[in-house]
Amino acid sequence: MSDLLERLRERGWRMTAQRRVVAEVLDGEHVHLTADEVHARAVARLPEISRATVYNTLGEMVTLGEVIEVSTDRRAKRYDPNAHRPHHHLVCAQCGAIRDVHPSGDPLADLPDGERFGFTISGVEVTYRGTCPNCASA
Amino acid sequence: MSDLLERLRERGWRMTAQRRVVAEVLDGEHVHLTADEVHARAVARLPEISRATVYNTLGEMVTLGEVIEVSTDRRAKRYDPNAHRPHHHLVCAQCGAIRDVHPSGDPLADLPDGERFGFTISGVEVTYRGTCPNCASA
DNA sequence: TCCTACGATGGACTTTGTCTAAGTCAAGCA
DNA sequence: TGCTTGACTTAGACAAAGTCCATCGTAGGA
Repeated sequence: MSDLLERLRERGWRMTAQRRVVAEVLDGEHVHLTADEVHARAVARLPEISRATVYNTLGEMVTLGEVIEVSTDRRAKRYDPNAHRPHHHLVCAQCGAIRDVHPSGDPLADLPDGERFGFTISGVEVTYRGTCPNCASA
Repeated sequence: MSDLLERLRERGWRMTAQRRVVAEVLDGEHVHLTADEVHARAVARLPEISRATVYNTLGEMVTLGEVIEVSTDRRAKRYDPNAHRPHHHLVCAQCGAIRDVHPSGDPLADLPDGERFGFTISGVEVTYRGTCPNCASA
């Protein structure tokens, strides 16, 4: 069930209870949790896990490319375990809900050379903003 | 010279020395300053201006749509006085430099209805990431 | 000129994240 | 199975960015 754990183990990660719990939390719910939310859920399973460990572990998973960091608002970063299919995000301006979306088209191709200012471009993020059905009806 | 000040006055803004200074700082340099950088430059002209006032004033200008808030990284928000021509941003992953860019194509049109999840979409931000010529040669 | 409501102040507070020194433990090895 | 070792974890201090609030000051109308 836990593909994430499998992949991490294959990369020679030292497996500890803390890391297992963090990976399971992320893998279990396919929503975009903040570091604090991950910590809260991890504490429920392993009460003595510390905030620093959650931050460290999330950071390592991001470095390994297994998890994507998303900062859609000015608040906390969110962590997206869906690092395998490229996608962008749709954010509700009211409640902050995030959905993964897969637009057609390639934004990279839309940036003419004359607008690149000599940069070597390595990636692009697209964030759609709007109001979700829940907030719209409220 | 200060279009920004003009527009704010027309909207019935009560004009104070502090607000004038903040508007002038933003209007004067067409770069993307952080709130702290705005504060530092404002202090140079009006030594007793407080951080809270700078935050308040920037927030009001954002609300009025005269200035755009940009959070390209996990650090401080940046303020972009170029709110009149729609544009996106190109960010250097090393030094954090930001350039305004104008891609062709319309990302909104690239999001099929089936990927909108009932959201009412109000806008889209595109952030290109890469390495600027300076950092590449270093 | 005087009044008054709107704006400014500064300092405490909150949130999010990082760092560090000391303790703990997973995993290889005998 | 029992050492050893260095990677991992911990708690708490610290830092950066931003918000809040009670109080004071002042822009602009009467």
